[in-house]
Amino acid sequence: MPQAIPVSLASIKVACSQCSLRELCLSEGLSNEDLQKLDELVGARRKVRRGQNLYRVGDNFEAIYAVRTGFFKTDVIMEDGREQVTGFQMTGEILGMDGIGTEIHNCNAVALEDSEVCIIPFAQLETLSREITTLQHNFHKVMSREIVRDHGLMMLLGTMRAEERLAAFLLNLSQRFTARGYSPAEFHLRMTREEIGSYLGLKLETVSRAFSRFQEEGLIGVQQKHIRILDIPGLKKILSHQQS
Amino acid sequence: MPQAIPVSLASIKVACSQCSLRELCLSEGLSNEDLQKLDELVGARRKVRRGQNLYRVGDNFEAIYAVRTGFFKTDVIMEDGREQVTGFQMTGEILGMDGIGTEIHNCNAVALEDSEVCIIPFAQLETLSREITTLQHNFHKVMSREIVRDHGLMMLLGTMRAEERLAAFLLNLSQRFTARGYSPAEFHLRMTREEIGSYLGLKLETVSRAFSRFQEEGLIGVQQKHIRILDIPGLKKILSHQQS
DNA sequence: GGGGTCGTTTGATCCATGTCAACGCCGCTG
DNA sequence: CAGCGGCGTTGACATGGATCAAACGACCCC
Repeated sequence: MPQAIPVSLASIKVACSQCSLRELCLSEGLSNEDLQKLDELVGARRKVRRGQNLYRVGDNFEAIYAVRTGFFKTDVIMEDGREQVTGFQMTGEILGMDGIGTEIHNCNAVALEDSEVCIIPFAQLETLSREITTLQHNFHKVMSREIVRDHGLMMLLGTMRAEERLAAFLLNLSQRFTARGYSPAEFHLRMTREEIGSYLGLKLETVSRAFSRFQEEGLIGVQQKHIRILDIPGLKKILSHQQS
Repeated sequence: MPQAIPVSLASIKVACSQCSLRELCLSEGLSNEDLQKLDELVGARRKVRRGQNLYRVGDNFEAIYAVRTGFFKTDVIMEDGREQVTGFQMTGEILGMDGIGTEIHNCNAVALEDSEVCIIPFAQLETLSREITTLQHNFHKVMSREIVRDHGLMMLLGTMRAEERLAAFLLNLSQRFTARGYSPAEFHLRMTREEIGSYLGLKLETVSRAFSRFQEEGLIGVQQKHIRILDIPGLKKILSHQQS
């Protein structure tokens, strides 16, 4: 491993060009030269403590954010207080694209653990992506994937039964942790049962019962927020409705 | 009504610059010069007959489409056959953005009546939007609005009761028809009860019963697919959970 | 170490929506 | 005009998940 040059260490830490999340983020496939331009754009970072909002409904939209470390949820809230969690974002994922259309954020983003994001000023991103074709295309892909992800969640909310929803949720988390180099079989949930329930369109009691059932059936081990997945094929079978 | 100039009539019909949907589509706010460039890009149109697919899951992604006339649904289908309708698209709305991320379409688009779309080759759209800032921004807005729309649907699917869902659906249709210069109070549904149900995460019988209930309560008039909205505030009240 | 709080688990019961079934309406076709 | 098929409506009943309630466990602060 090459030696760090002391004087530039701070800037290295910030740079996209040095970021371990490159292949997950906007910088995939960029030349070194273009990476450097992106580095300039993504200068600032921001720490968000557990429980704090990165942004709220109604905030002016100025930037999108890449999760550098930590874990977020996004949600929308109805006048009568009902909450729908629309997503959980982990390292390397992009937040804030909801604000582009109206110039105002349309959902809330809350850190579920102490986190840090890269701030990507949106006007400048548009400018730079007029210059760098690959960056432009990467950004379009990120938005498109968000749409496809949302369609998957609609399928889940519209047609799946409680245990199918939870199985899909666990398999999705497992796969995303794997993609980040963590264990596919063992992880800590950063969110409460209630937040999982809101995301899946279920009440927290139903989520809890489904966890217990999966544990009884030997599919997973549960201890509070610590999850151990014991039988991935078994979970997949539940999803494909082979059960019963 | 001005007389048409025979020789150029066909080309006039095709052009974005002459299109009555400008303010709904990608061309909003473009200069005449830029509109002309967009016209060149959007040369081809395509007719899709009722029941036919505009594209299917797995088709190569090459273009997005603007609905010129007609009415579409998009859906995703699970291996076991369960269908989730992810949206209904009417005049001026954009279809196909699900394909950008993977270069392959991730949902099906089906015409619910004889329809016509403008074909917007995506690679060329990216090229042109590097040149025309406003076009670039319009496209980003369209994608962002799609994401926000999806979040609204998640809220509906995750937290609302059957009658709330149907009220939201009717109000949304009414508003979109209004924006297109049609009556806000009277319209024909192009989709079956089953398709409405799939979209709203309900069974067709539940949709039918909710329609009947609304009719009994004097909120709407229903005759098959013909809907007359009689009490918009009443429907809004159901949405805001004032009922019971 | 004790007490409080928050999150979770589990049980008992209820209810909204799903399921199953019959029938009716409408438009199409022969 | 008759018959047929697709779609919609309505009723009776079943059930998955919600609701209400109690107790437990982990963690934090004093």
